[in-house]
Amino acid sequence: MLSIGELSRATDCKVETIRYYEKIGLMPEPARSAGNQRRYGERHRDRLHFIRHSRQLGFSIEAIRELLSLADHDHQDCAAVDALTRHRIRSLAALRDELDRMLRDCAGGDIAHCGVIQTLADHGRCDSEHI
Amino acid sequence: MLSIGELSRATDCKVETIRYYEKIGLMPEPARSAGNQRRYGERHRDRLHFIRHSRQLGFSIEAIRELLSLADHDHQDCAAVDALTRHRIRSLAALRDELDRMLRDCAGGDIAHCGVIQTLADHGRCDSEHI
DNA sequence: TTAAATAGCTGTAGTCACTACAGATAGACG
DNA sequence: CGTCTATCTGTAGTGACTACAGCTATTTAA
Repeated sequence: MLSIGELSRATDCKVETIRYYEKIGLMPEPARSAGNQRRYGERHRDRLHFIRHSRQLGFSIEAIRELLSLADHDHQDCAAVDALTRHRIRSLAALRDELDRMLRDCAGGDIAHCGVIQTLADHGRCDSEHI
Repeated sequence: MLSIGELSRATDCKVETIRYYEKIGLMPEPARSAGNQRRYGERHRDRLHFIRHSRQLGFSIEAIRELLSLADHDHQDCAAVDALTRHRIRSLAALRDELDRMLRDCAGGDIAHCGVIQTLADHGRCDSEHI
């Protein structure tokens, strides 16, 4: 059984954030010690890993709620997970490509000729809708 | 001279957001009509384009403040702009690659064998630090 | 020209996903 | 046993908006 601090260290997630996830119903309420402190098991740790990893990949809490409910019913097919993730990839790829293009344009040196500044200033040169 | 609504349509930025940028000092205070309504010129429109474009690329307000101050002093070199943008690209590229890898792993079908779910659940399989 | 409709004004409060803090209690260690 | 660190609850603050209330300005149609 892990205390909240141990779980925090195990998942690299702040204690306050763990309590926040519990409050919004993303993490289930754990058992309590005699003195009312939270005590977690392996399932809690796995679920929190899942949540933190998903957050680091830019999924919203609501998207994670959906992913978790899919993971809970593992007899369903993963078309929904696939759709969510592909959507996320499309956004990020567009963003990355735009930034790449900007940097390629920037030859360095005088900022008056800096492609990055030019691109940021001039919406017309942008070919994607990014995020 | 543009009203705030016209500027909003020209830059695809909500009226409230324009007033918010003014309040936090990211946009300069514009001229006012006899009846106290905001009136904008080309310079305002260009600056707002710059800001919105930068936001869409994921720069924070503070990063944009820095970019703008660099753009205002165009005799300096663009090493700082370059550094900010390269940093942003690195984050996004890592994120994109991670998601790509996850989707490649996902062969479709039963969620119990879905690579996406596996990866999200298992931090150990992740080789980048993403964002 | 005037009435109605639309746009704009200020200021405050709400959103999301945390993060920080205050003041009290629990548990570990010498 | 005392002290120190961890945890408890609840509230308030953050960034980057977004929405709303209650009022005034401007535009358009009759």
